[in-house]
Amino acid sequence: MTGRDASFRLQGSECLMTHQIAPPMAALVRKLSAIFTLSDEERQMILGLPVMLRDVRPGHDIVREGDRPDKCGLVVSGWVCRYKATDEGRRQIVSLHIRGDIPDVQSLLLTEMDHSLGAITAAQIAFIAHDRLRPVTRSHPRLAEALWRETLIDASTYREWMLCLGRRSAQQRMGHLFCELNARLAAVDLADKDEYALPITQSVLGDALGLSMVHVNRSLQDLRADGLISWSQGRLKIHDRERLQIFSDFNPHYLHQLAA
Amino acid sequence: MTGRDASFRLQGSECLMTHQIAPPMAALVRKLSAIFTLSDEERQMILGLPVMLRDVRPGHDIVREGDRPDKCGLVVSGWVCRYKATDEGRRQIVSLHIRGDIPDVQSLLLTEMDHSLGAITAAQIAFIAHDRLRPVTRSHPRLAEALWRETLIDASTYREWMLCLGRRSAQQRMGHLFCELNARLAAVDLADKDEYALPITQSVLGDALGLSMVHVNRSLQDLRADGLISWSQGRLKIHDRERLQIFSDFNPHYLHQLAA
DNA sequence: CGAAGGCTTGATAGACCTCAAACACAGTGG
DNA sequence: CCACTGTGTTTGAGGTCTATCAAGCCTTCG
Repeated sequence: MTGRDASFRLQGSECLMTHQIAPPMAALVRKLSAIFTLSDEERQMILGLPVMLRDVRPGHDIVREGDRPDKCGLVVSGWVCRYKATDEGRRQIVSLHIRGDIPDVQSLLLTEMDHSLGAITAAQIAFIAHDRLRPVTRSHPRLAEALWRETLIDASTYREWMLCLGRRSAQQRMGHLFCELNARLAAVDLADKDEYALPITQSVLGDALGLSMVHVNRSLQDLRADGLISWSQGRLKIHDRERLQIFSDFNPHYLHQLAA
Repeated sequence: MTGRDASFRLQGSECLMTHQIAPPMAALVRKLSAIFTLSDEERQMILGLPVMLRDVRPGHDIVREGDRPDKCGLVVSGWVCRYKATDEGRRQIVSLHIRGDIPDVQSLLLTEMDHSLGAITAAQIAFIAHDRLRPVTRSHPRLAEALWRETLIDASTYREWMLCLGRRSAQQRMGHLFCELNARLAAVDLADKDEYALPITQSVLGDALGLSMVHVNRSLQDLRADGLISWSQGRLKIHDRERLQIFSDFNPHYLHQLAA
């Protein structure tokens, strides 16, 4: 799927529904704890929220621009992306989401979606009704703050991506993204040293980096030829993290993670 | 100043300090009211916050990447920008701020700045100490929500800019920004029909659009030649808003403004 | 075995950048 | 009053990066 290809619009959001009082919220607790100290009561408050689990098929949308959701989705497994498209059908992925992310808390405060949310791989999403979540944030300001903080970190990540899109070369953008994913996946134990599963196509990567698929392929070859990375069978390996970080001008500070 | 020029780093943040119990907060009240219904008590709460007014000279920084501010700044007058730079000194402006904006509420929740805040023109900033603001957001969840909402709208704007940077042509990006500024300035009565003061240089515009100064100049000529805009003596006129919006693929929805 | 999706390569075009110089204008000091 | 300076805008020429178009290849899967 190239930037110009509008085929991604055509797919519906078929999904399998299941109801469950689930441990998926543990991922959220874990994530929030990583940046914020939660009390036991607050922890229980979150774990007690009723959720609805849904499986979304790869390539299908979870929410679409213009929708007015009445629930927030938490990524339990799989890869999810936020994206927008121009009227000519050129797509830009603005963020990638993995286990523990709540890519649309914003729907709690902004009624209408200004972007879409799609599953890149098969994904499992835990939905929490706004009606359940809002009372919690109102009565527990610190929990609201924790979520607010999450959205601020998202915004910080946007800023860094903007710097990449506006001022860095194709190779640097790519290396930068690989570094970012490494850091974020490591934070939820999805990276093994400097190696992780990256189950996306080069075309999707192009949509995230603002590049054509062909150019992604060639830039990738540059990085491989420089011995910085390898990527095959859906696994990405960073051979020399130090060097890749310097080359890509990557500084993890914008992720606002606590020291690991 | 081109994207590659690092001279902007060299300027300190000299400023003139004045203390005042001020009406500048009225700008904030007005802004929050535009997207959120405030009760009288909440309104008073905001107006009662002690602020410190500061004049910042054009080109000087208000806060810098790495700083750990203990206060938030509200723009009272002038033009302010958020920016980041690569290690090669290429600068990317990630947002522009005008009267009523609080570009760094985030410092309330994220201790260290991941970007800098600079004055483009002479600007007046009203600072509110975190120690004063935090108790208010903790005791008045709806006020916290109003501010949270502001930050979410910022994030939405980032997403749209990312779409511009990644997938739109230089001319479209430029037209898009002119449309956005028109809408935002109009919301605070700083635009007269489709005309407004735009006191920035082409170089700054390039830093915002991810373009070189030379290319900004040429793209500008294209827009002028097409009869879409004119820009002289610091005033920008949109001659045919409808056509400019279509050309630039501008849809004000991402600004989440209430219907005017 | 054929079809489909993803990856790779080649050739060509165009968008945008860099370097360099000229121009316009306001402010300054002699 | 006029040269002079500084800042911002404009123009030209040439080069690089990235896109587009088109085709071939490889793997998976029915």
